[in-house]
Amino acid sequence: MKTYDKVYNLVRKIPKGKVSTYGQIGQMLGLNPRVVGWALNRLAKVSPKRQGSLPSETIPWQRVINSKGKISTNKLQEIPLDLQQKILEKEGVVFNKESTTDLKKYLWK
DNA sequence: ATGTTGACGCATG
DNA sequence: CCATGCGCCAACA
Repeated sequence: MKTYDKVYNLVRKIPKGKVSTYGQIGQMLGLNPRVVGWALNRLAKVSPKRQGSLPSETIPWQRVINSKGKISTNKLQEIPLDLQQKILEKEGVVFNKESTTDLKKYLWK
């Protein structure tokens, strides 16, 4: 069981309409937040590159955001700009003008 | 074994 | 609020 498998298994448990953070996932698994980011980043490379369609069906990678409630994939070229936010909004997560969401309200506990 | 690479986070100025 | 700095560590070459 690789470390990234643990990350994926836990991410799979985040319910639709809720979000988690790299720090939270890391804390639950006893891992550094960076490792969590590394594991999810790996998905973008391993999965088929058809129009930015990562395995969001099987692994809801989009539900993991940073501790400030903002999207962290916008600096990656593998993922289209604002794709993550759009998927989350479709799931019911609301973002404000500054592309920030209220963790108090949507953070998975 | 060794060096590099990050979807991070927190402290500090 | 913005900018650095640094600890952190799995995976990979």
